[in-house]
Amino acid sequence: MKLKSKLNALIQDAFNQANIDQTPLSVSEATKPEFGDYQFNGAMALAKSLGKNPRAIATDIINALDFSSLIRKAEIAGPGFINLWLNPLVLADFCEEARGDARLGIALRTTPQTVVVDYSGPNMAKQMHVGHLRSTIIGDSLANLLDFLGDTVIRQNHIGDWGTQFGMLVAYLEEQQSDGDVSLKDLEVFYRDAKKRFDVDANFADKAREYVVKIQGGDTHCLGLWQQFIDRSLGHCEEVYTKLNVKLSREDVRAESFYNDDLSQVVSDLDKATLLSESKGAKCVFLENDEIPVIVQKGDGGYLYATTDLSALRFRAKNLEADRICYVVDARQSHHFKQVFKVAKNAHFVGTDVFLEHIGFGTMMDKAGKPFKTRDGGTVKLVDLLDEAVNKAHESIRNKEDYSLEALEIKAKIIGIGAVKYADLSMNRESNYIFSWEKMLSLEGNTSVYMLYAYARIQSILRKHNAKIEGKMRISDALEQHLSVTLLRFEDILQRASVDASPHQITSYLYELASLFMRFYEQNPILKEGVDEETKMSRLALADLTAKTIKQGLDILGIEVVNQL
RNA sequence: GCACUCAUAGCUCAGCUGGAUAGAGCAUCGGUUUGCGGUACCGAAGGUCACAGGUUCGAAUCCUGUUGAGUGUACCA
Repeated sequence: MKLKSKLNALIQDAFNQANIDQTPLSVSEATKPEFGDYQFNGAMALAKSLGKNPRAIATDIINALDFSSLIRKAEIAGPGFINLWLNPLVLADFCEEARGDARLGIALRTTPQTVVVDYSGPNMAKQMHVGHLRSTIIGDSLANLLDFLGDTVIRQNHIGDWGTQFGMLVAYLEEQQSDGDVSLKDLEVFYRDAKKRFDVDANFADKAREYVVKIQGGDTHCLGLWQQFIDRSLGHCEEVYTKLNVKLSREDVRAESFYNDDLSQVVSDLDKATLLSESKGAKCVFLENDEIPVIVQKGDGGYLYATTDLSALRFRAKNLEADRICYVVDARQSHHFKQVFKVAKNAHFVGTDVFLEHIGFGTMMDKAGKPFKTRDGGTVKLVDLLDEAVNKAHESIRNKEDYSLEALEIKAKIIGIGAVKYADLSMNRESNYIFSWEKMLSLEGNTSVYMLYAYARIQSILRKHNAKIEGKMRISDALEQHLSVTLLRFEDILQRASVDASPHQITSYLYELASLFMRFYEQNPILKEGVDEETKMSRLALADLTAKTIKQGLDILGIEVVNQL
């Protein structure tokens, strides 16, 4: 339900009625319960241009306001705030409507866009570590969100499968295979061993270099080995995706190597567009007000990641027909993307109306506030973090004897993985954050478990009730009013989160909703004795809609839900 | 040197286009149980929103400066 839009429209009508020739500011949620449900602060802003006292303006607006439907009451407060109380009968109708709809009354976009979301992008030469968590889950929840709102979402996993290090790795793989099968279970170790071999054995090093050339030259034997290596490495990533409940599949993979054949074309097209210049032996594009050029071809003829990104941008705009392209990549690359986006536009690789966006996120820091090291020890493998979380969740489950081992496994996975994802997604993506096991694995307070618990409680009530919920919903007190307004705010929250690409707005909302339900649950008995039938049904309906909203919200975040925990 | 980002409670973080007495969680202290799931609920305590100016009816939020931190600064990705 687009509550805000409805309220804004009512205010606009009042403006027209009162002959105020202005576009009103948007209403906002009331900051305190005693200020009603929503507030409109636009009267103060108009005081100067209208040359009138803000309270007088507020009076005019209220006099012109339609009280026959959504708005029940309006009051002027302080210098000219207009506090709005919503009509509980209308709220009840809206809630019933939402409860009866699979989409909770949330409309699909009227003008959907084709959006490419580029995320995860692991390097095939390395094991995924905790640093890969953010791109993977922020990107995935953004894709889920846009998909839910009705956009055509194209997920792209731009994996790193090309470059000099693969010569060494493939040569080493071949050598190991002659001694039997290689599991490639630990890529970090494999990489280290290969590097060691490279450093001490000159013959091996020569072979590695030779293999780089052969791979890039299309040698079938070497390409076959390379393909084997990539397949297995990608297999490990997919295990992590499955654990994480991330919806990336092989079809979403469009690797660096995919763009390889197009790179020389990119450079010559830049040249045709007269954007190219040569500097210190390299082919570069210089941008206005930027001393540092975008290098697209090295002095030795090799191409760079900027070249690949330009090719990918063109592919996404022209072949995938994207209206919006989102790169969910570490904020440290903001300069790189600013440059590449500008070059792509200048060269008309993407149309002027295509919206290019770098969804940057903060760096993961250690306890001392220093950036989390990715090399030389201290690196936490992503799989290890996830396994640890699942173990910890396993211990937290009550009445273990009630479940089969398999059911316990599933529950522990949902709880543990959910906790990790929630911990990460609940933080403003743009700021750095401090990695802590304690926080990642915590099951108390503002965590996913709190939401799961609220959900499970409601499911327990519904199980106990074990019958249809019939009758009309009634909002009977301030708490129920607050809960219903909060439930109906869901769509506004999702809209906002999709514009800002910030999942943490969803987590904040869900926590607020769950905590409001907990209070409601303490104060307003549902199935207890002495509750009349009508009240019972109404409260059941409210609880049911709460559960559905929590489930939908978590689903968008890629967090699963359990009926019992 | 230049550029970008940031600085909010003891700790970890919210605070949306400027709005009323700046909010959570954790930790600390106290309360609630014949419980529809206590992994919960209620309460207390905790703040010069880094500092100094400015803009205006009104600033944690916008602007300038200072201090401190992180990041990026041409042939790695």
